[in-house]
Amino acid sequence: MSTRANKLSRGTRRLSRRGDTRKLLIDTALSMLDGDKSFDGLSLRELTREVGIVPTGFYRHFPDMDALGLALVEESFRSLRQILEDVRKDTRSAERLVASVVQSLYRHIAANRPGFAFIASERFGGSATVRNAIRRELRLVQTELAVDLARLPYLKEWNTPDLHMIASLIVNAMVAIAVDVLDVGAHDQEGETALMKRAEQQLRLILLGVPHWKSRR
Amino acid sequence: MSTRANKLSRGTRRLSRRGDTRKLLIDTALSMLDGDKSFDGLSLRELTREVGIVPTGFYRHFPDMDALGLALVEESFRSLRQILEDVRKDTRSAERLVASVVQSLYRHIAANRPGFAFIASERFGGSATVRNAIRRELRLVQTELAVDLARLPYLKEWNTPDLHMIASLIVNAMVAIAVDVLDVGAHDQEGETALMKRAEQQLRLILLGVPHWKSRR
DNA sequence: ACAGCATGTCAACAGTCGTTCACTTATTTT
DNA sequence: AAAATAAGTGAACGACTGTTGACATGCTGT
Repeated sequence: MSTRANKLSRGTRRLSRRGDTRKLLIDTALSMLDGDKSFDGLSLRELTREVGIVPTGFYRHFPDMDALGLALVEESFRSLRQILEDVRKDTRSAERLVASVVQSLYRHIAANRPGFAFIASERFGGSATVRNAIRRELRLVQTELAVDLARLPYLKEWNTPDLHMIASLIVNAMVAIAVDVLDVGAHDQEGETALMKRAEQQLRLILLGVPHWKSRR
Repeated sequence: MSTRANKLSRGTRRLSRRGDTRKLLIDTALSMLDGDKSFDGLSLRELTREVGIVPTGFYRHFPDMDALGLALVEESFRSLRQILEDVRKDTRSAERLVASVVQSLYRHIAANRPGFAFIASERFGGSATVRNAIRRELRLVQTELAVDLARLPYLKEWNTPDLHMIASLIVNAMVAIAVDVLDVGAHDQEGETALMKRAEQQLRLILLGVPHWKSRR
């Protein structure tokens, strides 16, 4: 009775957010991970604190932190896939394709910064569950790229292993560029465009070697 | 484990490790980070527990965890530099140079696994201090490579920005390969050699494009 | 209208965390 | 031999951690 706490508020949501909380947990986690924290340095309690629910409320949406990690991977890759889809629709020549893919990459990084940061930083770090999930998705992306490459006039007679080799080279180069873009930060407009230009040059350099490739065996 | 409390041991070193403890802290930390843990998920207490000293003993060697992080970076890069030095001594032709650098890379990864794992996983993750230190070192490596490349007959008339562009492409590709090697694990001998072969192909593909490069401007 | 389910709250638990302080002891320097 | 320093110990602190259980409430479909 004498407690300041409002008895009536017991067991009451401060707001009825009906079903949004799961998404909110995901987004908040991503935004917290964007800064100086890694996934296994992120505690359940600070996450729920930030979201505005009580610690135990977390378990209404995920069985444990690992499950959240997997959700983060899924969410983050949704937009990365979008890039490939965009590029795939672009049926112009390979030369223009290079510029196109770089531009698309740039746009998606800007639009989905936390997701990319998450993929980049957890790709080799922390939780085994998360790491493996990311690796699996990335391998999938790489395979899709290999299939796409097979349709280019350049690469008609290339065999499958060689296609995968070049696909992995390209994917890795683009991922590296993406993380570089991420940490020059949103403020440095000039630095960003310089990086994208470098990305374009690197891609072009790779494609330049392609016609002269002779597979051994 | 060896936590049998010994009354006599109060205030006594179990062994007089005179000055080795600092190194032991570094090595132990690296080995713990090799597995499923990230740097900011590593606690001071579990580290000292593993090393076999009491938590407070840590402060005799480092002011805080950040300082340890920097020491880890330094230690890890010592062996990475070794690779470049090895390659630099190798004055054979570029074609043989590719095989040489890949072999050297392979040997050093095997010999210094935890160090490479640390660089890879903390490059984009966790602590800002550590991340920046790694980035700085890596940029240095890249610059050195650019200088070395300038001496190749291929690249005599290339300008500096282009050299840096190709250097970053190569460094990133090799780093990516290194991490792939790291997580196929030491058991999968077959997988490892396959990866190194792919690394060699990718390097060769890049160099194949070089003679046809025309810098714009 | 009412039952059921999804989503929230609160209290409590046993651990772990980083850090301080005062201490002991071994080695090195003087 | 004495003094100084380096490197260890143990106790204690307050804060934070993940997880349990029992309870409350609102939304939805019958």
